[in-house]
Amino acid sequence: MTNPTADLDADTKPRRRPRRSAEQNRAEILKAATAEFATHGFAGARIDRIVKKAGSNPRMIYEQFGSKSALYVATLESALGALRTEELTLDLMHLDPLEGLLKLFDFMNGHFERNGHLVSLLRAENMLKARHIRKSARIREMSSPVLTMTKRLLARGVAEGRLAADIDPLRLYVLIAALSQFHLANTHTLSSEFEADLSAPEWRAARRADARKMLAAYLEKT
Amino acid sequence: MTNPTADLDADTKPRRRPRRSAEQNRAEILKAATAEFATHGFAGARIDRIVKKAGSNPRMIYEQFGSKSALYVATLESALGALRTEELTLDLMHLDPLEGLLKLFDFMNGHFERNGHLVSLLRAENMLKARHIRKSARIREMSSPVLTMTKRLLARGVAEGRLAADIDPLRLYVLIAALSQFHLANTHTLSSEFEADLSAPEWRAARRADARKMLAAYLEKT
Amino acid sequence: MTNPTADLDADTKPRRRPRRSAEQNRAEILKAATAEFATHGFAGARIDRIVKKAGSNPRMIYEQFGSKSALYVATLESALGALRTEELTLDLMHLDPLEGLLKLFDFMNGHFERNGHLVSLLRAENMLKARHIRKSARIREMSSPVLTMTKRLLARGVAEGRLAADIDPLRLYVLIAALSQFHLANTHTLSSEFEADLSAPEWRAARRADARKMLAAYLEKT
Amino acid sequence: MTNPTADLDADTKPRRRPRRSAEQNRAEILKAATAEFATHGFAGARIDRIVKKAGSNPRMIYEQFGSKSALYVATLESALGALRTEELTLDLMHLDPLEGLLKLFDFMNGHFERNGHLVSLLRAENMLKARHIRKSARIREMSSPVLTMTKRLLARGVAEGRLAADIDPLRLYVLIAALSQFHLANTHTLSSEFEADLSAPEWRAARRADARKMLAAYLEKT
DNA sequence: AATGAATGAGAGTTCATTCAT
DNA sequence: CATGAATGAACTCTCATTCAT
Repeated sequence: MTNPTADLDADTKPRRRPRRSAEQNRAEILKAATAEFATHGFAGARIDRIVKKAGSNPRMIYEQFGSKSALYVATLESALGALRTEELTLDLMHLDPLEGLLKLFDFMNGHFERNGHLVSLLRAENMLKARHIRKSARIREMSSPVLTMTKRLLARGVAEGRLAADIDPLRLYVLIAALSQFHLANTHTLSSEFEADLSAPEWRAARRADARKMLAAYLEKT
Repeated sequence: MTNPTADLDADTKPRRRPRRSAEQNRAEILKAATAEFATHGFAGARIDRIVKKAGSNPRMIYEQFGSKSALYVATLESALGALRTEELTLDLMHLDPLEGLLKLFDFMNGHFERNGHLVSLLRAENMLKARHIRKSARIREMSSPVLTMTKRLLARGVAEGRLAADIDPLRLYVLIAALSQFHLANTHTLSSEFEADLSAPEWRAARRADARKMLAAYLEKT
Repeated sequence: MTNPTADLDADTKPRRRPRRSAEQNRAEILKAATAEFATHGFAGARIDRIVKKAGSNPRMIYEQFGSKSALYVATLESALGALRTEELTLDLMHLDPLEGLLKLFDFMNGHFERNGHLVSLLRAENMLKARHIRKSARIREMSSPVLTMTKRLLARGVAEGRLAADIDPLRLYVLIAALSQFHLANTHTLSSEFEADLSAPEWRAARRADARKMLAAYLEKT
Repeated sequence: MTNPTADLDADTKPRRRPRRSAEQNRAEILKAATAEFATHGFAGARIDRIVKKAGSNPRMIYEQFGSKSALYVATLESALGALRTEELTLDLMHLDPLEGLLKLFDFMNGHFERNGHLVSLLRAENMLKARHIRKSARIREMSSPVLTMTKRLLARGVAEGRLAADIDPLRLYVLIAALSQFHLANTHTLSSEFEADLSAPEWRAARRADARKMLAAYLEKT
């Protein structure tokens, strides 16, 4: 007998499930949907699987979000919102410019490694030509503070004569993003091609160190 | 016989298109499928659209390829095969090691910029956890010669005392790939986020020059 | 005073609407449901819309009526009940037979023109093969007094030699009903077909006069 | 040879169903849909039932018609088209005006009695406020020739001094339609209310005779 | 007494795939 | 060899109804 107190327990009646608040339900659905869209993309995602994973039912999704598309946008908003929130806690401006930019890389690399679903959602969104990101007012409002940080650190570094001049902030940002994300977005094909496990922590750590060196070598005035 | 002149007048029935060879049909379907899978991913791709674009009919696809999955694999094989074929024409070994590695970057960057559908197919395949690449014998056989090239150039450069030691060839390859592909795979989200057109030729040229500098700075012994 | 504390703490909990009696609630729901069933029929009617229109909530409907079907039957009972009630106030027996039958037509025509939802509910009920009317004890009990009135007026008119003999009361009743209702039940298709507005008061008045003439011509002994 | 009896009994293999032409299929679907929409109205009609009745499958409906709405419109177009086609074969103009108008009534009464589904479709369409009839170009183009016939017969009858003057053709048409259709559209509620079978052929014949008399009495100059 | 979130069966519609011609 | 009509399972979304508060 696995649970001898079952008889005493008030839950002998088969209740469908304990009632949760609308908020809780919304959160559960969003979580399940994030995993589903990250794993299968928009077209491959299945409402039924989300429902099951969230312990909810199809009607609730449509009550709370309105449509599969809207739910997908909500996962994007949520994942990008979390990134923006963390970005705002970065305190790089008091640092040495080179150190600041390397910390920025560390942050981005770390955030994406910790949040694989964000990488996957961005992949899915690029497959859809960023259609939804472009339409979401909430996402457009949450513009990243990182480009500005990059700009300021670069300017200070150049002014202090310690960083190479003529580096465009946006292009630098894209290079940093490339060094932070590419290996994550392409883990599977690369691991397969080279018969190595690129998701292993050691591999990632070594690669991060290399990328950091590459970035430093580029930035430092020579 | 209802129509005794049928033999004399073969075209009374309106045929929509001139009869093509099986080879031609296969090629048309593959081309249409490549575009479709690149644009919509595996789950989002529609057999009907491929049929229409190829001017063919559903039965032909199943005759020639067997299933949607098999057709998808064929597009991957075809696009990766073209890459491998071009790679084999690379003649880097007679070059100076640094120059050779930079040429390798130029090649990769160029190939991916010219073959956007390959970038998209790799994105789709990563979404599917490289399931098909791993299963395709043909793809596993076509292993890239590039890692070996990288290894040799690196070794020679180190031996000649001109390149930094302690650089792992595979990790270097992944860094080069990152600098070659990331901006292409993420054009849409980046363009949207920064309200810039990252697909513009000028933007791409400037970014490539930056990436090249970054790579050179990293490789050169300091 | 029903609630001595009402003055002290009437509104701590934010109630959206003043509390209504069960009776009031029932009446509001019935009104909203009548409109909904008349507009959309049984299958097309939506509980949610009724709830919203009535300013109530779904549970109340099931508390008060039991089911969508039962609510639908209640609207039928209510609308037919109103008709029967008005019929009982008709005082035709002291009139000249022809005049009495014309007054009966006037009444029916008027009642249906004033109560469009009754016409619509009868349409909906015929679509359902009168399934509910047949099952409702209340409706079967409220048998119309009109057929009896028709019978008596006809009999007197024939006896007095002023109305045509051999007119069957039920068939006469159906003819009168046709002249009273058809143009209302078919306003939309007829208006569309003939590009005229058959719901305009003038059109209705002219048609009523014609129908009255037709009825009189038929009834009068020739 | 795997099956030596194949030649003798071609149907031993469980074939899903003999292949029909697209035309035939379309016709089967339309027939089944007409019955379904007539019986249940638009909202109450079920695609699955139509599919089953037509021995077809859901995809075919959407291939051939596009949507439930479009299929519904097609049934309306078909049923009204049949009416218009029969109307065009009416040859009333050589008749005596009164006789012509009575023949017109006979035709309408007969057509509706023979085509109960048309009555039901018109009922369904009025429930939807003639939304679809108004939008269908095909239906608007098939305007009825009957109003013109009515107009001409009336005019001739008045000119010859044999029919009552001051009768509006459109209103006359609506009265004739009422006498032709009302008892059919309301058979169920009337039968239930009066505990009589208004669908019995004898009842219908008697009623038709009455309606004819009523019409004649109205038209004849007195 | 009153609420509205939650339910899951079932709606219309689309899909990859196959069959008869 | 080539066609495209036919298939039915599975998809997204909606509904009348009930439960926990």
